[in-house]
Parts: sequence; structure tokens; C-alpha cells
Amino acid sequence: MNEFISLILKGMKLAKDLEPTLQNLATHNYQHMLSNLDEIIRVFISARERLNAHQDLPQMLFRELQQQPQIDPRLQEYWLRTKMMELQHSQLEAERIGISSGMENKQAAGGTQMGSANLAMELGSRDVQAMASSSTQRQRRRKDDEEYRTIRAAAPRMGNTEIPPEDGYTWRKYGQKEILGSRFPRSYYRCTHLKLYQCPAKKQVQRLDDDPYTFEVTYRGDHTCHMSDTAPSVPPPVITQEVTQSMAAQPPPRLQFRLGGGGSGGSSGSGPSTVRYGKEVEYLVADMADVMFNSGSSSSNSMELIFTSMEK
DNA sequence: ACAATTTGACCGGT
DNA sequence: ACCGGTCAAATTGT
Repeated sequence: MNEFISLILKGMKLAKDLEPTLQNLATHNYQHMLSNLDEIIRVFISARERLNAHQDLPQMLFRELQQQPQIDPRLQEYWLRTKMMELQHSQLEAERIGISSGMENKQAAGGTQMGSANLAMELGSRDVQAMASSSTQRQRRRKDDEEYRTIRAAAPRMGNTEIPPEDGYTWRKYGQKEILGSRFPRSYYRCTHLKLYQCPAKKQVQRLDDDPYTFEVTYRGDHTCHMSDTAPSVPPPVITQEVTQSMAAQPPPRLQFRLGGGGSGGSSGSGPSTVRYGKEVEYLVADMADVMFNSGSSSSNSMELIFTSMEK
């Protein structure tokens, strides 16, 4: 949940930062504004993915994705994102208008077009053309049949950083390597929570030779660390039968704890014996408490409140 | 003090 | 022997 909130806050901060530029739009250049908007969109999309994580929407989409093998693997992530956007769009429209099917279809079609437009911008028209024409179905490559998903993302063009774009997860860099034919090194990241959960997710980030403002991000392994959610995702020790059934029907991302190798001694007395995982354990406990008792967050969420609380 | 990054060493596959 | 991925000691950041 913490990461979800920080994503939302980040998105709002970005939006807020944009506010002064609205006064004199003419003086700010088009590209700059575009990349700002892209960044904001990206952050909010990540946030919404987080929020949806405990519903079956992602799994539904994933199945749908698997039934469409003609989609280039490099496009899959964006396919998912735009698909989710469309879904929510049409959901909102349906709620607002009351379900009138014909109208809704038109809206959905519009959404699709917008989605692919965004896509084209991010990927560069060359790639889109190439991918559209080549229906090559190489879902998986590389040996051992391990899954590699590669996408491209625009780097923040603003004066600052060459840091990889935000994708909603927290990564820890563990290596960097010069790659043979490339001008820029490749960076290796793994999920920050590798220690606590057995989260095997990794990613590689590399700038393109020709377009340094574009990153190529390759994801490998799935996150097992969706610990930020409301009640149902963290089952209590005693499991009722309905829960078991629903879990069997659709297994949620599992959490695995392996604290302390041998399980030696009682940890009740705050003994220094278990040093292995430092502070992260505390965060975990805090998060679990947050989940179980839903403590902390205030119920009043007006934009003003949040915005003003963000000012430093 | 602890957490994250940097960077050369190491290692497995080809 | 080389290349790309990972480890881990040293360094830097909070």
C-alpha cells in the first residue's frame, strides 16, 4: 500500500509542478510538455495497476494476452496497460451513462485509437511499423525458456536525469556492464524485496544507441511481492473453506517468508540473534498491521488536503 | 548504523 | 577465450 500511495503522491506532485507552466503555455515548448504528461500518465497507470492487483482483472487480461500470440513480446506490457485503460474508461462511461451498449462501443473504439497513438509515440514509428508488419510469433526466446519481456520507454527528457522511467516497482541495482556493440552500458536491477519474499523479478535497462532518450527495459521473472492490499490477500492462519476454494479457483500471488535460517530460539525477547534482514522486517510488519487493521490513512481525501500536505 | 550504488572479480555458457 | 550476468567488497548516501 505504501508504494501505491507514494505513486499517487508522486503523480500529483508532477501534476502540481505542471501548474505554473499553464499560465504562459506559449513559452513552454511542446516536447517538454508532452514528456511531462507522459511521465504523469505512467505514474498513475502504475498506481492503478497496484490497486487492481488484488482483483482478477490482471489475470483476465493476462489470459487474453496469451490467446493473442501475434502480439510482439516487446509490446505486451503496453498492450496490457492500454487495455486496462480502455476497460476502466468504458467502466466509468457505463456507470455514468447507464449501460447503453452501442454508445459504449464507440467510446471503447475511441479509447483504442488513443491507446495506439500513445504507443506509437513511445515506441517511435519505425518500430511500430516493423512490429505491425511482422507477425512473427516468438513469444519466448533465449534458452531455458525463461520469459523475457522487453518494452521501450521514453526517458524523462527534462533537464534532469538519465534514470530509468518509473514502473511502479522498487528496484535495486546490482550490476552494470558494457555491452559489446552498444555505446551505453546495461544496468541490472532486481526487486528490492528479494530478501523478504522470494521475489525473483529482475530487469535490465539500456539506452538505445541511436536514441539516447529511449530506454529498452527487459523484465525477467514475475513479482511475488504484491503485499500491498486490502484484507483478502493475506490470509489469517486459520483458513475457512470458502477462502480455500476461492484461492484454489484463482491462486493469488503468494507471500513466502523464510525468516531466520534455523529457527533457533525464541525471538520474543528481542534477541539480537536474527539480524539477517535489517529494517525490512519492520516495514513488513508495519505493512501487515496496516493491512489487517487498516490503520493510518485518514478518510478525508480532498485534493487540497493532499496537495498542501505535500508542500515542503 | 543502515541502505543503496558502484565496480572489478568471478563464473557459466557458447 | 570471450561475453554477458551476478556477486560482493568498497564506497557513497540518508
